[in-house]
Amino acid sequence: MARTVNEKLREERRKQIMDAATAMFSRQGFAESTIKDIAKEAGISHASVFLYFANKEDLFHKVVVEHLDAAKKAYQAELLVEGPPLSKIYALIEGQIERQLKNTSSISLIQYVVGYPERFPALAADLKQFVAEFVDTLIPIIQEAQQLEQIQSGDAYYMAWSWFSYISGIGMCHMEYSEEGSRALVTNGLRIFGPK
Amino acid sequence: MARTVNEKLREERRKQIMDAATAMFSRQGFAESTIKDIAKEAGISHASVFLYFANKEDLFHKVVVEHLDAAKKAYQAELLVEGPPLSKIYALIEGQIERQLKNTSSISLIQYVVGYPERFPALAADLKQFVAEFVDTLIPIIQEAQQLEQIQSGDAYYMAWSWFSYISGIGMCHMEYSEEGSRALVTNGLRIFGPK
Amino acid sequence: MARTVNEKLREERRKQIMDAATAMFSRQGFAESTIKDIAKEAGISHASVFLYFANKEDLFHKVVVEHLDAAKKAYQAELLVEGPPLSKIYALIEGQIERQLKNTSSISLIQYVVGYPERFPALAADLKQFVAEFVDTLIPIIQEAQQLEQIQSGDAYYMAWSWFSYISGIGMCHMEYSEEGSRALVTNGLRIFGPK
Amino acid sequence: MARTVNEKLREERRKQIMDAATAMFSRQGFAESTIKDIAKEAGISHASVFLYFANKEDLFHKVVVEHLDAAKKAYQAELLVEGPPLSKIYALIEGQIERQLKNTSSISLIQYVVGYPERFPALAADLKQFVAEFVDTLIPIIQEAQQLEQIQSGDAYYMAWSWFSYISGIGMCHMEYSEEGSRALVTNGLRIFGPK
DNA sequence: TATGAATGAGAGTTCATTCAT
DNA sequence: AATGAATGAACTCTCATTCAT
Repeated sequence: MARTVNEKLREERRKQIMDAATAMFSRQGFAESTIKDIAKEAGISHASVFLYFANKEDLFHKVVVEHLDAAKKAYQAELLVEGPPLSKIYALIEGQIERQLKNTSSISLIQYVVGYPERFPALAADLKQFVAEFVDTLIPIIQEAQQLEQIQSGDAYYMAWSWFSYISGIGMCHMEYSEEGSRALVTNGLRIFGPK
Repeated sequence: MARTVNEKLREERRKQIMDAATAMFSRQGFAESTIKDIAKEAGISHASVFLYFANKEDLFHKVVVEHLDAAKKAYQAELLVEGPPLSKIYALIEGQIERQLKNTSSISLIQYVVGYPERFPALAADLKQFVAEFVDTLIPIIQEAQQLEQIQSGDAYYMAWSWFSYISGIGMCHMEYSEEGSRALVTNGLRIFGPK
Repeated sequence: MARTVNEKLREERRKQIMDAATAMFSRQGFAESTIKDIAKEAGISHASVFLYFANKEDLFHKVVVEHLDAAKKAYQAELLVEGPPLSKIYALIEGQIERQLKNTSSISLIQYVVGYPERFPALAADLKQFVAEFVDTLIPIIQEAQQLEQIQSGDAYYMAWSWFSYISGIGMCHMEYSEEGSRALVTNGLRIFGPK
Repeated sequence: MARTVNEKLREERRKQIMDAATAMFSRQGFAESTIKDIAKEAGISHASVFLYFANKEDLFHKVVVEHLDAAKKAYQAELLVEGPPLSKIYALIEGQIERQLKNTSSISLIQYVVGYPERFPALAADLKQFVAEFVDTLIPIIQEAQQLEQIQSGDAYYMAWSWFSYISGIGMCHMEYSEEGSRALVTNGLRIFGPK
């Protein structure tokens, strides 16, 4: 019992720190985020951070990985949609754009890894894998849609990358959210696949 | 005369520093780039950097602004192309994609400002202005093309932003350059505008 | 009754901690030994150490004092040997050398006090007293042996100190134990007294 | 010229730091000496220490090695004495005892390496080599003296070690210097070799 | 003009110690 | 009684910036 309570408390504190760190890292990047600031935001002393994470890099790592996992789960859920391949693509597009526009910290976090991969080799590898998996997931769906002549033909690999670039760029640009804007970005993004 | 020679030398040194700084900042970001490393790469002592730039932030500012100016000149040149609006758009697309794929340091530099605008308020303003100008330049061309029914109708503002997102994402993704890939990205990117 | 049991348990825990601390302190000195490591070695939580000792210095103090007491008892026992003074000296020599060679943690512990007496004034005083007592104990035996012309004449005080230096040096040098080496050190050490 | 002046200044500062560090380390050991204190004693800012030494361990290493080198030079000089082997041994004894008694920081420094060799593996190796060299230097002189029947026979290796222990112990014991004491220690120390 | 030397401020990290359970 | 959680103080080391030459 006590065990459970403690573990729960521990998990809560951990989450507090992760949340504070996510905010800090995504806004200021790794180097300009200080443990002190993160701790303050989490409402604890800076020494306590080290009770939950081995060091600053470990914390960053955990934060980024958590983020990638969430993103993966999200797009996988969207692709579970029933129906013809184009419907899946459409669901993906809507979901990812919505998330990018609303969840502002999403890409910011990853940018620092993308921009300086040598600094975070482990994370860079994780990230590479994440992207590869995403592309690999998307390719067969694209090909199916192409065979059904629902979208334009063309190299499915690059089509997936084009989409990934588009959605990454949207996340990076920090546009303000609006229903109208969101719809327009969806419409324009869908065109990358050339729906017929 | 001597004055002129000195000024020339001064300008050369400045450029050396800017180049070194550009490389450093775009690879490692602002915080993880040190004046010492930049100076070493430029072949001078680290104290000398302060003879040419007020401080580290000033140097960063100058580097980013130089970058924005070059990018502006480049896209303006592409839009000078004679012919119907779609040709201009096409020229722009080809040029920007080529540049993003080849000039890898391009976006990296700006990412650090985009990702943490409060840290560099002056630069963030410059950047906002740059994007606004780009969009404002593109909008009338899009509208013209729409009136000529060369491309899909739809809000030109968001179309411009869609394109900007796409091209930004490409820069961020650090894909390796290949003729084939480049062509595919151009084809898929063009579709954002829905050419008829 | 319960009281007695508790006291016994308490004493056991205390001993566990002292043993762990003795090992730690003698290997790594005071500053580089951490309470956490000592506690881990003793199989308890680090907070519990403070239930048995006021603080780290107190623990160190107790450990060193225990050590001095044991050493005192040991040499006193050796001097109880029956027979002429030279026999006592010989018994002492054999015993101390044996202990120094085998009980490697012996001197190590004390070195840290000897080397930095200002840091541990109370211990330094205890240690000074220990040495003084040892010397005072040895002097009359030496003088007796000198009167019996069993050993060389000469200032008994410095003779005692010479022996003490020798035995201290042996402890410090961490030679590996061997029967042969032990015997040689005994023979050579005995010569300090100049046996006839 | 300027070069020479600078180098000289640099060398002076380096020496200031080394001296301060020697004093600090020999009194308080590695762990309890702080860079801040060393810097203060050397009359500079703590950051400046790192202009001359890579880090604290490097400084410690240099200090200890310097010390070993000086000790080696000293005993080598003493063994250059002309005459029969016993004279050399006598010169060595007198010199080493004198140095141990007067140069109080001598052994203290090394104690911290001896006492915790795993902590300073490189230094421990240097130290081991130093001792091995000393012993190897002494052995043939002892053997020569034995052949001339100037001293007792017996394993020269252990005789050298016995002497080394004696002299180490003297250094460790921090006796106050007095002419009389010095002479007594020499006399008693010489007896280790059993002069005839 | 150019630079090596110098430093204060601040970073991450550790650890003895206290406290609530 | 025993412990995990928490923290303040202190440490090593870095770096942008200033200064004397």
